[in-house]
Amino acid sequence: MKQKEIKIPEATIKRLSTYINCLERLDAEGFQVVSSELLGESCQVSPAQIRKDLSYFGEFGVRGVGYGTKNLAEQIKKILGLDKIWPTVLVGVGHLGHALLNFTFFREHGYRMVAAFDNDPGKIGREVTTDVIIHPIEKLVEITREERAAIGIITVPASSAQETADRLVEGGVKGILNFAPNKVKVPENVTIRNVSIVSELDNLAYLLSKKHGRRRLTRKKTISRPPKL
Amino acid sequence: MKQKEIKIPEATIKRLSTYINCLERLDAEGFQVVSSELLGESCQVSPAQIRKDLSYFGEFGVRGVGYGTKNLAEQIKKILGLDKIWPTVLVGVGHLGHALLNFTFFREHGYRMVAAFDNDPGKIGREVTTDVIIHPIEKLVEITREERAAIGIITVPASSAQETADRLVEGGVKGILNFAPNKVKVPENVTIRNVSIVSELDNLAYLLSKKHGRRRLTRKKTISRPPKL
DNA sequence: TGGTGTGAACAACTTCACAGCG
DNA sequence: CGCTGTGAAGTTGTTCACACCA
Repeated sequence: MKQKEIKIPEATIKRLSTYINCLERLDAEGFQVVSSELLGESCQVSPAQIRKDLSYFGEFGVRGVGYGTKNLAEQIKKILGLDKIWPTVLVGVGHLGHALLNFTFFREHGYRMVAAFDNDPGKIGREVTTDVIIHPIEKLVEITREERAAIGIITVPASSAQETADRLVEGGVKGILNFAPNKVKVPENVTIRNVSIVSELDNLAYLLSKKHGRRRLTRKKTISRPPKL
Repeated sequence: MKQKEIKIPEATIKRLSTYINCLERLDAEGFQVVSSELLGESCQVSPAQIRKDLSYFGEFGVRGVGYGTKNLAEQIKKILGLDKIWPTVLVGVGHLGHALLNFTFFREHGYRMVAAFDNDPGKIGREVTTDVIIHPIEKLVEITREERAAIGIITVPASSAQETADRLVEGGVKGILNFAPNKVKVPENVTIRNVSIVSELDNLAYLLSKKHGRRRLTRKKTISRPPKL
């Protein structure tokens, strides 16, 4: 095991989250013990990668045997901070916002939605789930602060994403998950993660157009003429 | 400019998509020409990174001047294959599915939703947008094939994600965007992209619990005891 | 002059291969 | 013996710094 402040690859953190998922499935299928090989098979990561990822945080397995399925899931949750509950608010109760509010996964995995906000008067006051009520946008800062929300989720249209982020920061959140397609800026001490659905699709489009060979984009010598401005 | 089959970083492709976005915003703000510096500022990528990314595909700028805003956006779209229209189907019209179907961005960016599917009889036949009608799941393979859909979007619950993927493949799609939290397996010739919303949140949780220093996970010497199995 | 395009240095991440241990 | 844990090697991606050219 390493101690010290070794930098942990961002990619490792991303994978840890998927390991939890796979471990829970394997556990449900009756595996009390899993090898890095089996786990790797199940979540499409190489066994070596899994062992390396885990090694950043400690020794969780037994040599010659494998990992205790339940135990490993538990340990990873601890690593990610999912043993604590993260009070979370959501801004913008359109379809996407609604989808996220109803997402039971959150509740099971350490996040508690404590409030939702929207600027449509028709939605205000409605109860989305037992403990989430839609408040007017004007109360965002106040309620976010009151509830000590640590995380804010932005599901508003692109045009108001930045303003929403500013208010969330004012309300004291420490992290923001932004689903609006344009990136927003936040102060140093706030962590932001942008989820760009369009980017993912564009990625697919690129891979497809490359594979199913439409024209070759990089032709031999013809330099794509620099534009006359 | 490089020709040849040089491997292009996956990360580059991800960024290209965001460049389009920023270019469109800058264009709307009146910049007819942008430097890599300005564009980088706008989408939070280093200027060098932008130039390198573009250099994989050709020469799009004018030295001493910059890039033509509109032209560059156009060129990148071509690179990503967004100059073609991608017929797309969506399976699972819950809140998330609904959100995606209404997402006007798609239409503007090269994707055409040609059909949606759900297994809830109450939803069948409803018209979501002008050209999307909800069909029963049983018709998935048939309609997907008829419409020659190239892309399938999975927004069903985790439990039926794999089955849905199988049918999409049977229907002939070449790429799948999966929003279910568990990864699905597809044949070699089909491209899959998993969007894990929970992973993104977990990422935030990790960064927050590290920064706002709850207990240090990697203590000095104490080895986290390997589990007795 | 000023900003692009790019090889070369650097940094991050992954894979390999094997030592170590139950 | 088998599977973990891990340095070291290899690969992939990013930054630097400067030649080049409108």
